[in-house]
Amino acid sequence: MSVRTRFAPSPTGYLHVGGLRTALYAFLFARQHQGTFILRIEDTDQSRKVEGATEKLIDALQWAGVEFDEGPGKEGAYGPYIQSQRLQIYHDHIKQLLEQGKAYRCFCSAERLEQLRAGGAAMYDRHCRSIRAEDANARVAAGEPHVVRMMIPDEGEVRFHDEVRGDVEIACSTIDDQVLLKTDGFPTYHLAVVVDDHTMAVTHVIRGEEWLPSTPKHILLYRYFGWEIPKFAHLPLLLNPDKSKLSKRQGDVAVEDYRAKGYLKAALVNFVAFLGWNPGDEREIFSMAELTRDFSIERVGKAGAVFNIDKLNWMNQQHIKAAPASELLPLIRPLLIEKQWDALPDAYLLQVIELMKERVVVTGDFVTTCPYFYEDPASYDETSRAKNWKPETPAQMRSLIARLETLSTFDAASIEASLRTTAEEQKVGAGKLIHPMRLSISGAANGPSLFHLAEVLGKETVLRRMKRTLEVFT
RNA sequence: GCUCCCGUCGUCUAGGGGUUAGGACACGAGCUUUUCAAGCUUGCGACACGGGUUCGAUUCCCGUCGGGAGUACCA
Repeated sequence: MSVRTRFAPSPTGYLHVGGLRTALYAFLFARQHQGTFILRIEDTDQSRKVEGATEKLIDALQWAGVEFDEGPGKEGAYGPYIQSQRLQIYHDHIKQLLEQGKAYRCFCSAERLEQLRAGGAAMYDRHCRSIRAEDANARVAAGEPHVVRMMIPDEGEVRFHDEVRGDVEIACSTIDDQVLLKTDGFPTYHLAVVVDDHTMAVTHVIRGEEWLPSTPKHILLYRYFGWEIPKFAHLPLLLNPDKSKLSKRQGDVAVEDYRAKGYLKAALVNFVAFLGWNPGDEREIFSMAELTRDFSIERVGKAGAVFNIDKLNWMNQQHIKAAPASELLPLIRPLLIEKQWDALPDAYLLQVIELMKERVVVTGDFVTTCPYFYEDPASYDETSRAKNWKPETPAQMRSLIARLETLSTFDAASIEASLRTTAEEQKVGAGKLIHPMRLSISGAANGPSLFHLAEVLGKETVLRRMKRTLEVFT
């Protein structure tokens, strides 16, 4: 039987980074087994409907390179892939459970349940279990609102093997008579996952650890239906720095946020993959292809992992350094346009990127940390000016300008030679010219190699800026 | 409260009955350099605790403690 995995998010309006990791693992697992990866939208809570959420989810997933084989807009043989479009299927299965006495109708009001809880009850008191089927049917026929609850055995325990956690066992006496069908006719998560995973022929249920405690309910449902039980793999949670479940309020959780902040998809995917998994050796920088080759569910850890932004930053830096400038350009161009720096030719920007690649953390840094590539300095670093612009500097700069003006080839080597010759002539160290020149052509105290910087800027710009500084600094 | 899960440097982790407990991020120092980064070298830094089992436990077992999740007609 071929492997089929799925990612089944509820459409909340964005893709959570924890969700991205879950999706990634399920995707990688399917890929390496020549299996199928499914996207299913779990929108059974009508009160939490968010407009456009599914599109956003798909968009984020596709951006990250987690491609589903079946799902909304990619109908396979098992659709529809949106739960709100599968109501009839759930009703058919509820009917079956009802007929077989594996579920019962419950007419308890919300108020009664509240009172129960207020009275200290941890679970439903199974009040409606004793209603005879004929009576229940009559009340339903009369239009009385109700839910359908699952009949949990009084005794025994449910055991199952989890692919990451090993054997887990829970006593039935601690399991509540779970609501399967809500008053509004929509299924709860518990009914819908089981029915969908089975009818979509899912072989491996890979999901977050928050589902571990309810897995026995799901196992029981599989048994009630007489279905084969899939393999389960519950992934450790992603944590806030304070070790609670990763949530917004303590930082960004949406994949879209990281994308907007200038993280490369390769870095985010790499980072998130390593939260709970590692290859067993000391390699850390992985492409999607390498992850697909080396990932294994057996090596997934059990403990939750803190989402550490420092490590992500480092990883992003590594991926940016390794990426060809041509791949970075399309990510940076829009940021420049936002700043009205839109008339710059590709060839020029490619050089800028090449020069800046090693000193950048997020793509936005290509713009914000080096505005001097895009316009003449509007101001000059005061500390550097105080330290490096001495009374004798203007004269030295003037002779440097004169020498640079004679250059027919304005490349780093020639510029450097000109500067060093001028320094010798002036009987000063090269540093005495380097720092003022950097300040005058960039306005900044630091940045890429001065000579390469000047080469990229070009002769005309460099000379214009140097002359202008001479005026501004008098 | 109850149920379940988890517990190696601050963080991500490797390892596993006998190791100088390894790597990465972060942090400190040095080298390199025209600056800032990057890079290289280096330092700091961990087996939660208590009992067993054993010649020997960080590793296996039990307990405690700590953390987390679940406990909805949310997923």
